[in-house]
Amino acid sequence: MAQQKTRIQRREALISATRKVARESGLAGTSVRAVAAEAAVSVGSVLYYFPNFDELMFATVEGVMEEFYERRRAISDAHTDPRARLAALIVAGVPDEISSDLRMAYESIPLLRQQPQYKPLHRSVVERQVMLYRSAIEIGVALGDFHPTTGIDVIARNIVALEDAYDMYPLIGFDLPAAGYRRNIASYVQTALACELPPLEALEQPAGGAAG
Amino acid sequence: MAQQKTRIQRREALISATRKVARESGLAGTSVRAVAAEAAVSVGSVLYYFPNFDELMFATVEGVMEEFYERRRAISDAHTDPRARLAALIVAGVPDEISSDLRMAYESIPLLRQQPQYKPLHRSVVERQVMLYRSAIEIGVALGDFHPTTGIDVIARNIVALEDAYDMYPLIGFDLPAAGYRRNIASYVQTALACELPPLEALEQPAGGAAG
DNA sequence: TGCGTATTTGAACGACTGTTCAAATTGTAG
DNA sequence: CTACAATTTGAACAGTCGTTCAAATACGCA
Repeated sequence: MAQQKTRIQRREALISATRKVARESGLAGTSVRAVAAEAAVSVGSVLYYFPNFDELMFATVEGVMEEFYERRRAISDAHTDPRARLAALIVAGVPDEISSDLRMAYESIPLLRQQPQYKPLHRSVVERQVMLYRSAIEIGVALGDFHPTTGIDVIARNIVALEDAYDMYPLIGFDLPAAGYRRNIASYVQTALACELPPLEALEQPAGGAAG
Repeated sequence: MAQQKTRIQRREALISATRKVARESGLAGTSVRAVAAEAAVSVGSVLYYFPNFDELMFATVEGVMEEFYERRRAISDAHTDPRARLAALIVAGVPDEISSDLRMAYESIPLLRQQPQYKPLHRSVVERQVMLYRSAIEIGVALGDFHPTTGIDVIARNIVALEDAYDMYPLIGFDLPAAGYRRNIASYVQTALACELPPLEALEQPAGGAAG
């Protein structure tokens, strides 16, 4: 039974090494040999713990995306007030620097041609994000904070779509400040929900940075 | 001088072949040999007209994206009424079937790591699309059709962002009907501009399909 | 200690990649 | 028709990739 434990640990070490390589070299630059070097093992060992390299890649992307969603959910849970929750989700959802999670998600798009098993991963994360926003909006409606001008499904999905696009822009060379994107989304939310969101500035820049 | 003409024609034939291969096999599956086979020439001929394969790929993606924008601009020009123009842009901007242009755009994201020259391409197309919407909104404001609830830059950029995200979703396995996405965007536009858009149905399904 | 299994190694394989280039072919001007 | 240049060819090269597997090593138990 002890061997089962080390086997899982070995797999996780390899996934961790794959993450690092993918973060630094991109999914396209992630090879068996690069992972083996990063994990300080031989190529044979990598393929000893995974039936093939594709499964290691998939396990890696899967883990990254699940953790991404978990982080989103934790942010949602940390705020009970629906307006604060929306603001926090938006601020964390469009970071100043593109997160490696999102970069990996976008880099995996070309893989979907030959590797359809990635599709449920992406789909699931998007859908669950929509549900996070749906919940927040529903609470706000119940409390009388929000007065949706249209279906809350539409609003929730539009918010996630805005986030997805604005997260992608830095990848394609845009160097506009993410704070502007966040305000664009907040602008939409306030219009669609006929509400006032708390100022995003308080949530941005966890360390210092207030205007003098 | 005649040789200059055929040289350009040869290059265009190779770009055309590259497009077809990329459409059918994806950017990742586009190789010198695949292009050569598609163009019915030898690998040596391909590299005779381009200093290297990267330049052929870049010229191909560049052409596809420029044509994509030109099609957008033509749609914009075809409608003088700002409300009709917005509706037409939205309908054409979120097609039922993912267009090969957009697929190629998203598939090129991973290339940006090693090939930064692609970045201005993407950036430029997005910016010009924002300007198309900006113009339409400005006209509508001047005519008294639109009453923006916030800056028109914000609205125009949000519309393009929504389109970009909703265009990407089919690539990652979503099979929700694009008509729903279009209505989501129209819903946002109507709220943000305090206006009524013409029904999208009339612009959808150029051939038949009206409800009985 | 010794046996047997689990693990690790890395060379080798075949299939691919972009690129090169001598040789063959084609086209054209004199 | 000749001669020269432009073009085309495809084998060959050096590199990468994922995968295999015999051999070597490490480990746990009697």
